[in-house]
This record gives sequence, structure tokens and C-alpha cells, in this order.
Amino acid sequence: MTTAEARFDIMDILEDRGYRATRPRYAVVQALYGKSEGFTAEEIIDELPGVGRATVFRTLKLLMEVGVVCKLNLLDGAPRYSLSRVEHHHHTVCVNCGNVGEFRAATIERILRGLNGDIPGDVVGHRIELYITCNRCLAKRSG
Amino acid sequence: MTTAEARFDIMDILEDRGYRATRPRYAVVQALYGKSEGFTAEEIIDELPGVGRATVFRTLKLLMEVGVVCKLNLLDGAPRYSLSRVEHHHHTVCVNCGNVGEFRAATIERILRGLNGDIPGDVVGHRIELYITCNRCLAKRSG
DNA sequence: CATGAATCGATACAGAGTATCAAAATAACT
DNA sequence: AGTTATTTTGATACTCTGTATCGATTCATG
Repeated sequence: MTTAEARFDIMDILEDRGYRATRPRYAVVQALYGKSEGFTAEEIIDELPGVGRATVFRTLKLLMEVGVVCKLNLLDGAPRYSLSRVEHHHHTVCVNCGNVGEFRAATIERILRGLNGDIPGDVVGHRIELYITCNRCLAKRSG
Repeated sequence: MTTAEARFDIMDILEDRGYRATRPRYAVVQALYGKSEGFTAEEIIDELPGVGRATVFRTLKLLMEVGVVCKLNLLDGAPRYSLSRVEHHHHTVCVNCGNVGEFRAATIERILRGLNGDIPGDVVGHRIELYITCNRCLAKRSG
């Protein structure tokens, strides 16, 4: 799937859910491509002076709702968004530069499901974040 | 370990790290007991009108630093704090009432350690949250 | 009890996101 | 195409969570 196709896909997803494929939403979706390592809302807002602040937040929320954007927090709590590339995944977050990556670990899902009996309630979801020092930061540090 | 002993322990931990065992800090620590299922900062602030807002936040931060308080987010992002009872643990968060619980799962730690080769960097920490509907909310719903 | 460092409370501020609401864009229907 | 109903937008004010500032207070120490 190329970037352009994926971009249209996202607009399709929105339309399929009854949302309109508007110009501002398209602009936001387009801005997300090229952000392969996570981004902040403010970053998008700055890049799209033609799109209102509220609209950017609204669109990000919408994209989270339909499952193509995730929100996570750096270790210090700073919020960060990430475009989802694969269906179910988790995130690596560099504690140094804040870059976000994705990873999958089916084993973990299996274990969490098995854990169900030890948990006082029904498990409806989970969130796993790995805090790392990414290779780039490691290189910079040793270099 | 009784509550009173634990409370003194926390103050001891602070002193061991070179922080002073002051009256406001003691008040905050005391307030955390009886919060077995997580709490918000605002809750503590309201319960301790004699302690300044900033001091409550400062103390919570300090307690996180020394590892006896954790901060986590509800599904909607709302922040919530939780007093740590066991050394290394993770959290269950009720998506309905926001109550926080703890659980341990050594298996997961082992898997995450094993994952290290698949991750583009050095893993320095992780965060796992299980979103659940807690038993109390399940009962209320069916009742 | 004097002195200097740590801490405090009040308050102003900052960052992230939401509510409001009139105006604009879009879809649906003639 | 023109009208109407609905959704969405942008501007702005506001909320919520937390932090910076700073003079006053408390505390450990000599």
C-alpha cells in the first residue's frame, strides 16, 4: 500500500462511518504522512496554518475513534500521537528523543488473555508501552 | 506492615533521599492511605485545605520519583495516581468508574526482556495497563 | 539562637484539549 | 441549479492539570 492509497483509505474509513471527507480533514490526514515516528498535535497545527486549532484536535480525536491514530505519553507524561500502520500493536517510545515506533507481540496478548482469571473484572483492553533509548540516540551518545 | 508503619516508611524513604520530612508532606502521605483504588490530585487538594495546591503536586511528584506513587491515565486520558503496594507491578483501570488496581505478571516481564532483540534500541522500562470493567461495576450493571 | 538551605503557599502562567456559537461547507431534495 | 437541513469549521473563551516564580516560613546545623 502506497502512501497516497493509504491516505485515501483513511478518508474512506471516515466516510464509511458517516463522517464527511472535508478539505481540513484531508489536510490533517495528509500531514500525518511523513510523520513516521510520532508527532505532537502542536506540530500539525503549526504545519497547517489554514486549519483551525480546534479542527486539528477534533480530527485527531476522530482518527483515534476509527483506530488509525493512537495517542500515548512520553515518560514525563507529554502527549504524543502516532499513525497506526498495523492492526493491533504497541509502542516503543524513546525516552531521549520521543520518537515512537510500533511493535507486535502476539505472545503478550495471549498471556494477557490468560491472566483474565486473576483480574477482578472483565478485561476490555490494554496498553503496553516500551520505553527505550532508540538506536539513533545510542549512536549519537557513543559517537 | 500496618498502615501507620507504611506511612512512616514513606517518610523515611524521603529522608533517606535527603528530603525533609515536613508537615505538609506528612499530611499528603497520610491522605494517600485510605485511597486503595487510586485517586486524583484534586481529591487530595480538596481534602487538605491546609496544604497548598503546588505542594500537593510537588509531593506527588516526589513520591513518584522515589517510586511509591504511580501516575496513569484512564482511557480518556484523565490522569490518576495510585499508591504502590508492591515493588514492580502494573495497573488495572476500570473504564467505568476509574478505580485502579495492581497486578503482577512475571511472565510478561520475561517476554518483554526476550523481545529486546526485536526492538530498535535499548529497552529501559515499560508500562502495561489493563483496561477492565471491575467487578463492582459489573454487579451494578446486572443488578 | 543565628544562619543558610530547603520547603511552603499564593499566584500567575503554560500546555493540552474542549465548549460555544455564528459562519461556511456539504449533502440531499426538489 | 436553488433551497433547505445537516455537518463541519474557525475563533475564541474556557477548563483542567500541572509548573515557575518568589517572598515568607520552616528546618537542620553550628
